[in-house]
Order: sequence, then structure tokens, then C-alpha cells
Amino acid sequence: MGRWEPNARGRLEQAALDLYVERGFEQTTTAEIARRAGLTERTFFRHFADKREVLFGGHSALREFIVSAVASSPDSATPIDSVIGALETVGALFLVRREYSRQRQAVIDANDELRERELIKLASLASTIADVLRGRGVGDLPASLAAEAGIAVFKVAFERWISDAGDADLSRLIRESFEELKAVTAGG
Amino acid sequence: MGRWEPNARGRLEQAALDLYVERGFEQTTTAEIARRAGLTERTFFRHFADKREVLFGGHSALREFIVSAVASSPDSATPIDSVIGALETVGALFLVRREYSRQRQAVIDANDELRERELIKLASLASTIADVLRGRGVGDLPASLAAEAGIAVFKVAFERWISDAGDADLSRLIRESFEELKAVTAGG
DNA sequence: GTGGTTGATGTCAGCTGCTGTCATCACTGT
DNA sequence: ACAGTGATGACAGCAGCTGACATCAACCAC
Repeated sequence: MGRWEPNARGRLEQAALDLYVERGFEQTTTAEIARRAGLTERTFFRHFADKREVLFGGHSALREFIVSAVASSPDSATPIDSVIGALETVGALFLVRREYSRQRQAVIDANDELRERELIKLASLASTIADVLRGRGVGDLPASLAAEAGIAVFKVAFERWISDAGDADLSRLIRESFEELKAVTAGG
Repeated sequence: MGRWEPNARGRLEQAALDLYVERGFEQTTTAEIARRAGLTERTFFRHFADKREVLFGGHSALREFIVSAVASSPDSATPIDSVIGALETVGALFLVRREYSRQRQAVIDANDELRERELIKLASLASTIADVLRGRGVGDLPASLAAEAGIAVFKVAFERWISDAGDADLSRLIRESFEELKAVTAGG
């Protein structure tokens, strides 16, 4: 048996989410999170860069998944189809996390600082996707726009998915939103 | 003559920008900004919600301008054309502020916290634009997508404008980027 | 003009997020 | 055994930000 209880990081994540749900993000101190996880405040900051980051641990895995999905899409695919296709694939992964996603998103939506962090994660993701597209020979401007447009579609679809009372399929919402974007930009 | 020097807010903005440029955002304390402006730290926080917000004072005017431009676009215009048209118009206003914009953007780009703040301002703007479109009878989904797509175009165009060595016209870059978005989404 | 009100600022105390630094001590390999 | 490693604890301290109260010129009512 180790000197300490295992999975300190996971305990901190759980304690933080619980407290953020119970009493809100701002009303929760880092010392409280650490105490509930059976650790000290200093240790909290060894595992997470700041009080917000504890909610965004899953983002790096998501990023890697999307990057490899875009990179491995067929050469015949247009840039935007590569991006939307990758996002549809990743959308399927959210199926089983619906309730967790809702809870987490409610916490984020209730606080501006957390919304800021979420937006920069998405912007950084768009930037990475654009880089991958450029690596596939896509021009600078279309790469940026395909990536930004894809993330815009994802944002809209995700919001619909979270607020949908039923059990809509995120992948399908992404596809529908993309078709709507096509319709919206096609005019003129 | 007043009891205090006039334009305290403006002095704080100038002092903050100067210090951020001179030694970087993180290396500047709010006390230093206040001191350089001839005021106290407490007064700084009476004028600005936080250390970042001092760089985003012009955003509310920009927002109002864009909102009224979208609202007053002809009924015959499609949603995306209303948005792009409004952004083109606002783009013309940046003509005379090129050097200031570059300086300010360099400060923002050098710091993640400032980039977060900028992104939430743009996201909030997109949300407001979508609301205006809905008020004009546009459906929920197309309103969100036209607004998000418009902001995506603006982001890409603004970045090109800032990094362009010459003196490109922001309005023209917005138009070009929009045409490129059309081309990118038109496939399939 | 006397007196009350207002509004921008100053002063001060204090909490919280976050960091640097050093100590601790189970575990690991030799 | 014994030294090294790595996760954690303990403690001090800075900077961002807030609440509460004081100050005092300008303005207004009379």
C-alpha cells in the first residue's frame, strides 16, 4: 500500500465538480477542494494550473482524437468535410456522458471565467485543426476558415445537444448544423 | 476647476497600455498602473472590473455599432449578408487606428488571460448578433450559425489585417474571407 | 450664503488565488 | 543497508480584488 491514497488527481477533480455544483464556482475555495480530497491546497496546484483547469482535464484527449481523425480522413475529402467528419466521430463518444456533460456544462455556463476558459480551449482546437489541414496541403486561408467554421458548427450543435430535453444524437446535430451552415452561406 | 485631474478613466487606460507594452501584462501590477495615472489602486477597480478589462473599453461601442448596422440592414438581405455587411462597415472604422490596434493586439496575443477575455467578448458579440437576427424573424439555428460564421470570418480577417505588412483594407479582407468561406462550405 | 446632498476619490483591513522554497518519507534499485 | 526519487506537506508571501467608511469640492435648494 502506498504512502498516500491513490488517484489524487481524480479525487481533486471529483471534489471540485461536486463543490462547484453544490455551491457554485466562485463560492468554492481551492483550500476546500483540497480538504475534501484529503490533500492540501499546495497539492491542488501541483495537479492543476489554476482553479478552472480542473474542469478541462478531458480536453487534451479530445484534441488528440480530433487531430488524428482529421489527419486520417481520405485525401479526396474537402477540408470542411474532414473537419465535420472528425467532429461527428467525436460526437459519438459523448453519447454515454450525457448527464455528466450536462452537469459540467451547467457549472461552466454559470460563470464567466469558466466560459472564457472553454472558449480558449475551443479556439486553440480550431488553431490546431487549421495546422493539421495546412499539413495536408490546404491553403492558409481555407484552412483557417474550415477550422473556424467547423468549431462554430460544433459549438452550436453542442449547445442544442445539451439543452435538448430528449436524447438527441450529437453527431446528427453536428451534421444538421453543418447542412444549415451550408444553406446560410450559399445565398447571394 | 475640479477637485481632481479630469479623465481619470482615460489616464488609467493610457497608463495600463503603456506599462503592458513596456514590461508585459503579468509583470505590471494594478498598483503601478494607478500610481502612474496619479490615482490609487482602489480607484482603478472602480473604473475597471479587473486588470484585463482596461484593454477592452472600446468593445461596447463596437457592439452597439454592429447591432444597429445589422438591425438596419435591408429586409431583402440574407442573415449572413446582414452580418458581413455590418462587419465590413465597422471594418472601415479601424482604418485610422491601425497602429494602435497593432500595439494593443500584440499585448493581447502575448498573454493567455487576455486572449480569453477577447474571445469571450467576441462570443458575446456573436450571441448578441444572433439575437438581433432572431428579432428580424430569422430562425433559431440559422441565426446562431450566421452570427458565429460572421464572427469567424471577422477573426480570420482581423488577424490577416494585423499581420499584413502593408496597409490592407480590413473591410476588403472581411469580404475576401467571406467569399473564401462560401467556397469552403460550398463543396459536397 | 447657509446648509445639505452628491459623487469621485482616498484609506485601510482582509480574503483568496497562486507561487517559491524547503522538509518529509514511502518506495525503488543496487 | 543505503542513496536517490517523487509525491506530498508546511509555511511564508505577493498580487488581484472587495467591503466599509472617510473626505471634500461642486452643486442645489432655500
